[in-house]
Amino acid sequence: MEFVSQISTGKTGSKQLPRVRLELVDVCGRLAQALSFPRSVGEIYGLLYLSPDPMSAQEIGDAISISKGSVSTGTRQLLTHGCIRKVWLQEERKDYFVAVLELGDLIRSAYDSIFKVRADNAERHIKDMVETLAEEKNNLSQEEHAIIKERLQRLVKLQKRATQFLPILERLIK
Amino acid sequence: MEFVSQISTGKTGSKQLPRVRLELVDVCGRLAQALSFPRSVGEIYGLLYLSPDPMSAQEIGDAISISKGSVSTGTRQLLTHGCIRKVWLQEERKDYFVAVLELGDLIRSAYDSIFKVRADNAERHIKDMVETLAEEKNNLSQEEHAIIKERLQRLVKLQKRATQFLPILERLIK
DNA sequence: TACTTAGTTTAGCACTATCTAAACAAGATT
DNA sequence: AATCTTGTTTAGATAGTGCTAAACTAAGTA
Repeated sequence: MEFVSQISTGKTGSKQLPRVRLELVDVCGRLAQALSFPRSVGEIYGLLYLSPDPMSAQEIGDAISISKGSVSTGTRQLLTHGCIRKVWLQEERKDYFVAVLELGDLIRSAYDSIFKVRADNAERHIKDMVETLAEEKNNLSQEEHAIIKERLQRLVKLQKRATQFLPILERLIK
Repeated sequence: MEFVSQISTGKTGSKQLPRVRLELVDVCGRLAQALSFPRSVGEIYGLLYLSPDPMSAQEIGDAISISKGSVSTGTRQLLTHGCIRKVWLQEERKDYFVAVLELGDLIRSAYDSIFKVRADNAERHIKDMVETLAEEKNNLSQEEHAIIKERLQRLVKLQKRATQFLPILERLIK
């Protein structure tokens, strides 16, 4: 195995990262934590986002000082979320990774799989509670029933408003 | 201390909660966890939201089976976030709590203290990176500089779009 | 076949967070 | 003053998570 690969992939080799890149690694790490993902996952994405060349697992681990195992699980997560892609370089056995730069797409699918699902769930839950209330109407005093009914109505209204503005949000991000 | 208070506060006493209320306790508990708050905090809010009467710490703990300590810290959190209020009942020494029903207000203030702050942070971070890049332009190869610059531009654009639609969001929730 | 390289999985450790139970503090009541 | 009641704070148990190092798998190379 000669160093042909190094030449063909540029010189990402073992050089120290420029400060901009370290900054983005850090920012993405924090962001990930804020969104309750592992910090290392965010860091990997931040690293790849500003990388001129695809990076191997080895290089990733070296660059941000995380273990082989963390790189492996981290990249897998990012792959399944569509945040990065694998690329194969000519005459190389290793996997190389690049960041998916179209963050708009990512946000869009995150929207579908999080906000929308959550909104649907909320709607279902509220419906369930309204039903339950109806079922046990006889077990409750008239006042209690009235109070609970009124408060569930508030939730329904809130829920309706949320559903109203979801389409607007959609138009904005699609 | 006789049971006058019981009469004046209705009969929330030690009765079993109706199913609707248990359902909301559960839903709010899960929701809290999803938003990375302690489950018990969500449960307390859910419990109070459908309570016909103010509830004491004791009653809260009994109703959802959490310890005195958890009730104490949980209610404190909810109070500081403005999600519940203390009320004083005539001739009672205990604290009683009621839920703040105006969720719209809560959402509004959460928006200010989370989304807005986060958007501002993002803007600052990106600016910083652009500056850093300019500073170290000489240390970078021309291609690398160009690539990083282009990718930072993408972030700037994304950030601009986000800032554009924040006002729209604001109009929707205010 | 033995050896190297790349990548995944596992075991263990450190750290955090939530909860409970118990100690504690502050008032009110007897 | 002594005791009760209410509420806060602390100490400790438990669970969950993310990370590393090492064991393991698989596939290419000598």
